[in-house]
Amino acid sequence: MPDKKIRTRFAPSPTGFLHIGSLRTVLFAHLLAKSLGGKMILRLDDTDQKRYVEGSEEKLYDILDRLGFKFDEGPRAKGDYGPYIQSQRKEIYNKYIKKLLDKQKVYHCFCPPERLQKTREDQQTRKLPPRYDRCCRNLSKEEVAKKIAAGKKFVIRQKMPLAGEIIVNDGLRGEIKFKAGELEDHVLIKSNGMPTYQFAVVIDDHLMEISHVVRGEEWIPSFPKNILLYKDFGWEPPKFIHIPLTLNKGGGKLSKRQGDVAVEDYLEKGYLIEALINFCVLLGWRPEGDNEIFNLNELEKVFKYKDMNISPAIFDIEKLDYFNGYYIRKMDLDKLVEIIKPYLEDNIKKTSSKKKQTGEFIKNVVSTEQERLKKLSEIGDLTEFFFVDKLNYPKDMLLWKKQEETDCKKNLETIKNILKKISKNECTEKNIENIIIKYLKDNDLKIGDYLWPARVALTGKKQSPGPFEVAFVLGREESLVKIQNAIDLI
RNA sequence: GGCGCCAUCGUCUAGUGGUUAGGACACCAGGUUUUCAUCCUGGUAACAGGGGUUCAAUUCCCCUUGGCGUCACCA
Repeated sequence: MPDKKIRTRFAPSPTGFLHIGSLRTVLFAHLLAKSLGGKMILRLDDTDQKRYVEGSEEKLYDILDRLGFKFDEGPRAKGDYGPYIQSQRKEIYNKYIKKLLDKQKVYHCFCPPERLQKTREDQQTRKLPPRYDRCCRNLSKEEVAKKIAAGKKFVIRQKMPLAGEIIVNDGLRGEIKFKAGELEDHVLIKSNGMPTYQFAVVIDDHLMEISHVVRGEEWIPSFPKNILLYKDFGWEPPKFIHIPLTLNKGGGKLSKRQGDVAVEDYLEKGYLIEALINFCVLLGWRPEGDNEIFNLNELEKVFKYKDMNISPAIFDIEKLDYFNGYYIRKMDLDKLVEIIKPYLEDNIKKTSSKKKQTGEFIKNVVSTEQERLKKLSEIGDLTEFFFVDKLNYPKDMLLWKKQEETDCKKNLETIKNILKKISKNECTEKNIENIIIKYLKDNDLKIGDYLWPARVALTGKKQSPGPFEVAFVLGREESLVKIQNAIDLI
């Protein structure tokens, strides 16, 4: 049994969507907690009101829920460590900043933004690292009181050690060293009284008894500041695990411009949650055996965070497509029909046939493409031919290899006549296949000479499901019409 | 620019002080009694460079190079 309670958290900002990189962060935080028998906490980091997007919290909770992440505590799940929304914890932060004020670990800074901006620019032109010049660090108590009384705006900054080395410990990378003198006296409380992320995160993680912080690698530069805060309070910091970045194909940052970064977008395109999760977990983690197929449940059992990798990973959509196709193929047909229905709406609108609007027909249609699908959204184009009365294709497409038109026409007639003789009750896919194949074999005829034209006549496409299944789904009558259309075309 | 992180096939990665450097995706070829897809079989393809340490380095150390991150009263 673990001697300490395992608690991890996921602390997103309400930006209106879930970034694909964040998906990886929740995933690993979740797996870490579950694999160690711990709890997973959701906390909303909304200290920046400028960034607030209307209704985004609910959207965020919904998508996390849909993805299968059940939080033990959080804004919805509640818990004993609430509130779980930072903007509702202002008094808590105030209480703790007072402690630091008393300990003289922090100080009031009255420098106006314009001055900061200017010194930063100066430093940059002189090729110095842009950093606050600690102008207000040594203000006397009296001066501070006077300025506050005069109604001057201020922020509260943390006093960084002027010299020495800060050694922090990452769960994957080990020790990372920073020179204390290079750290900035960063802002803890903004002039509007709200805490900065850097302050709130430390207070909350401590108060919520987080044992493992799983976050992106982009936080490493502020890691020593966090640790210093824990020190100032005299608190034991949690274990930090910085997960590597997810890069785009060119090796750059995954951004909106390069395509989809929102998990919602992938879902909308018809990527399955199982595929997304399976793909993401392999970006930075390896199972022990050769098997790469895992669902969330299985992952919770086999995941070990020490098996995680520390080098950045490129988001390779081709492999995601592979997983997606794999999961679509494995999916129960009824379930697939249910989730793919929205993508079929446009096709259904194209037909006036009552039969083609039935669940049974739709199911048969989906069945013909299940093994070909990489994304749910492809179903529309792939199956349009099932829904239109008149197919549109060039005459030459009917010709198999170097087939003569007259032969093609003759062969289509043959297929038509065979199909005509099959009674309505016997018109199953297997029967159609057996009867036609038997005829061709008995008469020593080449399969391609007959099946290719028949298939094109039924689908109007170079690539499609086979003629037997299409004929079956379409039904005898419509199939005969379409073959006749092809004959007339030649 | 300062600081920091990272470095095995195109991509995700396994791996060890001595290996035919393994797997998956992608790609190519062949097969699975019509196309595509599926499925099966096979194939091409990698230890960034330079110094050490060592009998021996892809593996350990250092440097270089490259990639990325970060330098806000944003998270």
